[in-house]
Amino acid sequence: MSTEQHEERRRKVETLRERGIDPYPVGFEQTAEAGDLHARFGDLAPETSTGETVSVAGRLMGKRDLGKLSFGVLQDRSGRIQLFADKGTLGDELAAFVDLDLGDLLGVTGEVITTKKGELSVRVHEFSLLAKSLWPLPEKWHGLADVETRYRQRYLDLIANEEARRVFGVRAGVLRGLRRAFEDRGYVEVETPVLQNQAGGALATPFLTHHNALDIDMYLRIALELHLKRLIIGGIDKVFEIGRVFRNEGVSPQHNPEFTMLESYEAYADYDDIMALVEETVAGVATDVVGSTTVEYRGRPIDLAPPWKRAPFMELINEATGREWDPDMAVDDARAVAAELGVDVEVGGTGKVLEELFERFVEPDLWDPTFVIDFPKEISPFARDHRSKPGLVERFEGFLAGIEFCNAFTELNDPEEQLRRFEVQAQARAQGDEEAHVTDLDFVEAMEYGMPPTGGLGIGVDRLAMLLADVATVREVILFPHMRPGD
RNA sequence: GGGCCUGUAGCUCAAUCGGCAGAGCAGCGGACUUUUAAUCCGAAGGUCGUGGGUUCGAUCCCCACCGGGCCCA
Repeated sequence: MSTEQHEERRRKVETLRERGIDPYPVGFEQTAEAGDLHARFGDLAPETSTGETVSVAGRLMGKRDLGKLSFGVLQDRSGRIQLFADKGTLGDELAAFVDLDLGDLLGVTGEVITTKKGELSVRVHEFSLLAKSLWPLPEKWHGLADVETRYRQRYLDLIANEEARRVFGVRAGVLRGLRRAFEDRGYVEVETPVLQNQAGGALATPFLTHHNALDIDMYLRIALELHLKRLIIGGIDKVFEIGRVFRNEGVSPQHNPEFTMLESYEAYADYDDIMALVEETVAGVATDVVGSTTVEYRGRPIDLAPPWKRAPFMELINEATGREWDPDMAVDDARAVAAELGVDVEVGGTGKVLEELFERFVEPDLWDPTFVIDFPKEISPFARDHRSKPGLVERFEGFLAGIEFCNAFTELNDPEEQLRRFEVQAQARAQGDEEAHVTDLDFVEAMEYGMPPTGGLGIGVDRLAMLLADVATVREVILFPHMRPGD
């Protein structure tokens, strides 16, 4: 692809080379960033000369030529600083400055001054092209708006849109805050395999790939769960991993085929301990990233200060549907009543029906931070039987603004029960539920050596970032979201 | 998978109930030593997503396909 402006800039590159100037030189000694300069010299009177010489580097984002004087706008990672280039200082070199194009990367050395209007600037004494840009930038005022281009050419989004830089700053802050919170509690960070012989630890469809040398099919992981529990068995009593998982399902405002999970396991803890950990951690991350435990999402406030509401799964469904449900009721009865409510469920048992009802009637209204507790056993093959409620397990999911962002259990550690759970899953699979779990006998064997009672947690990092960044889709917090191949 | 919306200059967007496709920004030429989306003058820039069809004539109507978005399953 080529255009007039592209040709024009390529000609400039040739001209520079003919004059012995490398349009792509090595390095530059940067001594200051735009943000530092504004912080240090923010309050100077107009027409101040500081006597301070700095070297700044960045991308030329604006230029206003006034004959024997030219103003530039240099953008670096910390912000923007005005460049003041005048004939009196630069002489004939001013022409070369004026000849620069928007988008060019520059290194500039000069004195920190303020202009007649009081704008903090670097008076250009020397400048050099650090890399020529051959394409025109997106429009300077409206930025880059086309969603498809923003995702496919994320670098343009980041160059042109302050908002994009803010959002990914929030995401980085979420990752940093989570990692620090777990490290501060004595958790050990580990890395476990992405390529697996069977994909387990969650109810989801995996991606299939192939190992050529071994000539075997392999799966990309759908969860971190089963490896981390093996480490709990191995005596790493507090362990966590932040890693990419892959689920072979549709894309939506809340789903990307690959996304980032944080999973943590703590020996001798239970799900009540984990709830306390989650509410404290999320409130702490929000304070770090947004500066407050009250955040705004889509125009509505959310108060993240602990303690959060605890609401039993079965009670929520009973309230929302106006019926009395029981996790041990016959599946045909459950399906029939659900059908009356407009929810048709054709696979799985009563637990599956309850899950569908929950997603349909309860989830969207869970705006304030809420732990939904005590889920049906059938849809929770790795959670321990509830200590007092039959048919249920000690599991909770955390919700904010109607979005599920975490899932946790008092972990099942009885190997015989684990085997029975796998057998139930195998039956469901045989009956056509493709998301039912495959039996993992190696994991059962590990558990037979003795797994301590454990509290486990999974956090959807992308969703938490989305909530704290106040954006509507998960694609906005994933730098390169999944896209069909373009042309 | 179904429904609705969408694709026009490098970017942001118009318009055409079927009759030579328009603006701002960016770029090019010119003026300007204090601009802040600088301003002023001038000349350019388009396979209207792709391929078919209808028509004297299609960017517009019809069909298929490709990409994107939203809602639903």
